[in-house]
Amino acid sequence: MRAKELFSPTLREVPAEAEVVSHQLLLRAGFIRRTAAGVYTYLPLAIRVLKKIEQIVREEMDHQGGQEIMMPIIQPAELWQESGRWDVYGPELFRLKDRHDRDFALGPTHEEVITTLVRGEVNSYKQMPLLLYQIQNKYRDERRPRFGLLRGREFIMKDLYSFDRDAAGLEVSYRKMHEAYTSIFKRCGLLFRPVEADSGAIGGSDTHEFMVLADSGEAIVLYCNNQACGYAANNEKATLPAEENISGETLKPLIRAATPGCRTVEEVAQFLRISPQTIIKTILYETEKEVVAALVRGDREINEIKLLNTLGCLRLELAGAKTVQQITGAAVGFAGPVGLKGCTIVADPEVLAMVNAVTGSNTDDTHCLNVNPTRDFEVNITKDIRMVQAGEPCPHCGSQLLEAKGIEVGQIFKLGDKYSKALGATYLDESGHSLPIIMGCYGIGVSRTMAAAIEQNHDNNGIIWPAAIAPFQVVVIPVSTKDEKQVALARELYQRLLEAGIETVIDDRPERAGVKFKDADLIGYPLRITIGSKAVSENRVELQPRRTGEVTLAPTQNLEKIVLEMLTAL
RNA sequence: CGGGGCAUAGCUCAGUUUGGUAGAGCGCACGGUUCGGGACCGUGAGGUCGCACGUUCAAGUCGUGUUGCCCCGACCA
Repeated sequence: MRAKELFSPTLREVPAEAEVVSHQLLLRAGFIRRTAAGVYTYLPLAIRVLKKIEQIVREEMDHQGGQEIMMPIIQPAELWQESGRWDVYGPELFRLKDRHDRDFALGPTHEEVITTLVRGEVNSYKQMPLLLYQIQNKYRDERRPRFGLLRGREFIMKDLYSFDRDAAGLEVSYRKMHEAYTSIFKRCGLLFRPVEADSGAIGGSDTHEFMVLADSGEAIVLYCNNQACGYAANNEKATLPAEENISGETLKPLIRAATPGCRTVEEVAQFLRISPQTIIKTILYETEKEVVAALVRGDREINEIKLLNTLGCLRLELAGAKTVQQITGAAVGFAGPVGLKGCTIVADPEVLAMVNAVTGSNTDDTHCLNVNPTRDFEVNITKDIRMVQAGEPCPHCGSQLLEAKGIEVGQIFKLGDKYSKALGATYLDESGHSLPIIMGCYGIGVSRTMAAAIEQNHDNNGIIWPAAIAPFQVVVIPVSTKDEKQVALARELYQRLLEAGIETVIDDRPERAGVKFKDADLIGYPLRITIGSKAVSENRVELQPRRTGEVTLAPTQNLEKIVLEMLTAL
């Protein structure tokens, strides 16, 4: 490709709309342009990267027995009504009407369509396992699209659905996908980690997320320090070993103490000169059916996902000041479990092990001292409801947990019979019994993977593409386009590299060298070949990998071979 | 959906406080000098100041409304 003809408008300045580095660099390097909030046009360089990623995905899906199909983006409302998700999915579902006033949705995911397809075509255990996938645009009217391609309203996703006769079959399919995903992200040159996760609204039992590790990631991953153990989980999901240490302290009688104006754990701890660890934090929540008081140790954070799962409710919000006043009889900041009525009390197991603790007293400006669970208050539910923090013990082996930030680029779910039951997808087994098909679903955010790769691979000058997904492998830069010898040599080498099957750009623009170098760094070609005057006289060119920036000189004979070797090493 | 901010040339922004005939840098076009890390000089093109209504002799500037975009929180590939 000649840079002169390549449509990749680069920007010198950072566009005001971009906050995160992948968004900034995709705009600056001429990969994307915004069309609407969370909706982007992919320019030629982006398309090349996306196709590379898609190709890797296809190969790994096919390798595991997946078969590619293409389902419609436009889906009739009846399917969603049948599964019950037309009402449940909420405003995130893009809805539209046709000219006959019939309801449709733009597909945010395809369980409905594929399950309907399969229920009509798969009737026997002999037709399974079946793995079907597609790569196409998905539509989700996000509450807040942001971070460029990391969270768009239109994005490219690979979604595969597995159909098996039983849980054992699903287990096999699930493991295949786990393996495929591992290969995919490895081949893309990304540093990633599969972690245990919460299944959220999609439902199902087991689920893993694949996290690309990057400081800008929104998700927090906890992983075991002990490599042999290998435990890793999203912090929403991470669990703890059962609490065992009960303090030998003797129980003291409960008393009340004035704590004027101390609403937060920090304020109370400071005022009473105690450690936050001796305080029981009481937070009130409202669900669609009840008010809940959640108790955790003062230095802990409540994990609202765990709490939501524990309660089995659909909606969970912090209680408003009014509700708090009504339930506790005190202002926000003085709630405590002692004598608390009119709400369900959920406690983290750690709380039950506390002795002579401090809590709010449900009276303004007063706290209770020497509170002891069981003796002073009853708990309705005891369940792990707190965030696990780095430094705490691994639930599997007890070693220390470490923390990293990650971008979720893929997730695999065991769906079980949730959709096959709702949509009536059954098969007959050997004995003629009708059973629901057991399903799994497996997604990869392709466009997000591209952005995540940049989040993980960039420097102050621009993108550093892993060679496997780079839009081009090599850029050939004649330093001066006025020097005909340089240009001639550059063209010759460019041709030879093309013939060797290496994706190469020749920067033949009549620009100064500095401009070309800056653009080469910005776009992130893995390897740069610079052809200056010395190259012409000595027949040696400069090779400079983008990542290291180390310049090596190479003779022009056999350049293809040297380049190929360097690229494999990248 | 709640909270905050922004909207002026292709891009980044000034001008709004105190209403008075539209600005800079970059980019673009042309000419010249340059030429190994975003050169310099000159000339030029380019804007119904997001949109609507209002106040006023006069609105980019003040008021009301509206739309779009961005950021922070609860959801997701």
